[in-house]
Amino acid sequence: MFNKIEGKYQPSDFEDEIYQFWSNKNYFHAEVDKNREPFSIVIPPPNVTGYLHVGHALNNTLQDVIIRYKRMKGYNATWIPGTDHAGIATQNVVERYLNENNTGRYQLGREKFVEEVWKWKEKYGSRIISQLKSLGCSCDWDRQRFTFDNDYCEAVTTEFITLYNEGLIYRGNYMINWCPGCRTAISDIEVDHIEKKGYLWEIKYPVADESTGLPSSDEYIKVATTRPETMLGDTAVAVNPLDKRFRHLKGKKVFLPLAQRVIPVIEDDYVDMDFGSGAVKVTPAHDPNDFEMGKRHNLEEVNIFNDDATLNDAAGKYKGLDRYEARRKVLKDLEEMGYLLGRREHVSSVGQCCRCDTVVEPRISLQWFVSMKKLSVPAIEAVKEGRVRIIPGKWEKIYFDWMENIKDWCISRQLWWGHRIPVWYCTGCGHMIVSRDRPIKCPECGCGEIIQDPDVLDTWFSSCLWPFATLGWPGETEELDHFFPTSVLITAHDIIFFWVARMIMMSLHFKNDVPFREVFINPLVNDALGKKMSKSRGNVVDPMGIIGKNGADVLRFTLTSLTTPGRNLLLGSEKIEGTRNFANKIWNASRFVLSNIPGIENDSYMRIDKSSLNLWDRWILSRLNKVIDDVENFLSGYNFSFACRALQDFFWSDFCDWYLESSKVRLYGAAEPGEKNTVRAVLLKVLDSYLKLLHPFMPFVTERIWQSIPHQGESIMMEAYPVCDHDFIDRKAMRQIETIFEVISEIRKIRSELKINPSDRVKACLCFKNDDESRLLSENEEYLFALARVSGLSYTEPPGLKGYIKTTTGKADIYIYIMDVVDLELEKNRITGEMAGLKADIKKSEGKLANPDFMEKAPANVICKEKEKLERRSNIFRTLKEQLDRINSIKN
RNA sequence: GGGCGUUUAGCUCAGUUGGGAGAGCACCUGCCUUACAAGCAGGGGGUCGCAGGUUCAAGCCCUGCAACGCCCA
Repeated sequence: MFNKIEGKYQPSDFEDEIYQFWSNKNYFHAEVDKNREPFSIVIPPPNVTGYLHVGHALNNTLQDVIIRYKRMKGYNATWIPGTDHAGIATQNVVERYLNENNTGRYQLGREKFVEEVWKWKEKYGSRIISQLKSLGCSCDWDRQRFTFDNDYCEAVTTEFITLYNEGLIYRGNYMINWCPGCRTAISDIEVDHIEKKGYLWEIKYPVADESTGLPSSDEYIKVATTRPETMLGDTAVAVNPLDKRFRHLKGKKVFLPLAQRVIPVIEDDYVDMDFGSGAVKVTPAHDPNDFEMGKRHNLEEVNIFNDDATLNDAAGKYKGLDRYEARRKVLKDLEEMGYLLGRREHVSSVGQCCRCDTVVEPRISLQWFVSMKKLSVPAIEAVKEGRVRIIPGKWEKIYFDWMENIKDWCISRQLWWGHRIPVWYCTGCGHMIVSRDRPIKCPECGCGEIIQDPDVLDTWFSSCLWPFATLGWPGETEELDHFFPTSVLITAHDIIFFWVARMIMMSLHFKNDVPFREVFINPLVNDALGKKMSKSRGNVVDPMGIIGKNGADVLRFTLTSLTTPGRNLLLGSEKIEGTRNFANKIWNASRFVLSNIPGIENDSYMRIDKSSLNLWDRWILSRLNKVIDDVENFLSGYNFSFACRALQDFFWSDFCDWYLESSKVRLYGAAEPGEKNTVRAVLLKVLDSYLKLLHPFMPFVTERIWQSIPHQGESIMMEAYPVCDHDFIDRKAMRQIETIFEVISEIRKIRSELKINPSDRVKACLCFKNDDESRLLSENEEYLFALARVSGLSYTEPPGLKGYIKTTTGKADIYIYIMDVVDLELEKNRITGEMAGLKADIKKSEGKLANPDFMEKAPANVICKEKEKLERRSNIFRTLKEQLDRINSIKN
């Protein structure tokens, strides 16, 4: 597909083309194959009309990393994509659009409105899908599903009817959360509680004269409330039965101002004697607690609100006012009539709709509910027994908390866009029929006029079937057989209750098995300051913008490397920049390797002849295999940031800074042709393995480069993932290279501190106490010439030491000839500074070793280490001291 | 009000079972050394939130406190 790689890393030049290539080859698709081990993921379906935000980018990158990794490991891997019809969200979007065009859903009517939504879906439904493709997602597009596909609707109907027949769905008048903005009921978890400053008003409710029902002269109860307008729906005043202050009012009635009604004083434990005045108004139709109290005391429920939170007929002269206008008017009237006793500032928690932020109105209405207790028990068990593992484990606790206190689920929504409830009513006799299809006539009275329940189902009621409905349920398909339960679900913590928990419950109920074996909870993406991204804050990072500027690989690797087990992930431009530099590094290092491999047509160079490897080769191959092992371990634990770190450190530090630099000595020097070929083979081998190792994280650039190096397969994504070959892990080589690095680093450090010009070569002398190490360095001296810019190395102490600076790594004393080059004062300062640090450490070690308790109780290896540490430091200290003395003697 | 989490370098965060405080970015110094200045080499910088306790030994375990954050009511 590609030949040479260009001089500059320019991801936009090749990313789209590569995705097309994969797609045309159908690499993403997995057929059912009973002979192969399956691995499956279902995508958390994004809203069908949504667009890619950075949270999607993270979530889908992680899924792609895993699915590509498993695919390369040989699993029959499928990643099932799709979209959600997203009831309220989509309806709101379309409605806003209609409103902007001077129409609206009520003007259009239900049927026309739904048509409009479908049009919208046709227009925007593929947007997020193509964005996922830009991100590089290797979804099995042949298996793409939409929660409003015909088959999927069948599944939802089956779900409803089955649960209904099992007695787990019921209909009834209960207190629900009503969103006046969306004009529908919403479930408890769709309500966000926000602390808001407001007032607590004290209102005088006069005690009613028992015979006339009119307010008595001066006796009253002081009632405290944050919502005075709801007094129009009050049907009692409640006090605590233990409250002595109100004992005399037992059985009496009070006069409700403004409404001109008389309501009873009741006694209920619920009332907090210390809150407000100790007496509360009771509004059973508009407060969940009052509703419960109303049930206990058999109170009347007076609903004073319309759907849009304006006041209705029951509110008398306040009819038609919005709830907040009504509040002002009520307060004004109360004040004028002398019923308002006072107000004070008060912070209370107000429920808001999680979609439109409108303050929700608790309200009694006729809705459908799922009874959750029974469904939750096996779902709790499944996680307790580890049949579903939630990672990181701390989220399990959150899951259990919610599941153990689960409330019934209100599933009906007063929307037009959604799965219609499969329930029918006879207009003749009112008989209710639960049925998949429209009944021809009423089985009770034979009447043919039948209407369907107008409500639709909560979106989550359909998406909780996702892991099995996408595979064909309620049919019994071979896909279900092969790919279900799915292997892992990757999602964010904000939908553990909405989605994850409900999938587990429904899957256990309908499939008698878990929906997925593992759940990985990815962090939420915040901006660089740790703030939640939101349009109103203006801090939204657009992933498509990043892809356009830096390429998908860079966005992917950045997000993946920031995926720690924490709750949040902070994304700033400097993080992107860091990865871009890394991608550039890979690109340039690859160019270096390629430019040093003349005319290679096949991969024969990659066959490593072990006997011809030198120390550096053995070392880099050890490191390679070690990093292969690390990545394997990190990925299996979903330790994404560690995997990225291991990948980046290996390439940048080990491969580029050390191996690649060392290879120049052999490639450009007087080495034998055979040795040059060995270096080339190792360079290629390491690059080839590394590209494969990195491919799941940065699929495009790895494919692009891989296509340019000698290879046999068609695509890197279909290659086998590297496996750690323990035979290549050579501990001795690692130790020896470490010794060489120490010497080089020490020389570089001294050079830098003494301000020796980088281009100047310096004469040096190395003295090891140990002959083996001395030999090791002499065998590798050409690398020291190149990497530390020394010349004329010798291995015995220079006679007289005149003109030499002495330093040490602890193992080796190093003499550097600096006659006339250096400022001795600088060197003196360096040495004294270093000695001070060493002295403190030495004292600490000596203290430990002199402590009989330590010597007696600490394990032997700890004591041994401590002794070694002390010895090494003492050596260095001694050398520095000698050097300091000499400098002083020169000066004097 | 209940529960959970966080607190480590200027910033963002690692730190597995207790035993030498780490990385990236930022900063400082010197370098265009024939893959890469989107780079190379080197360097400075931390009472590990506070106060106690357990231990020969605490960033890590225990108790209390404080600040911030999240979830639930």
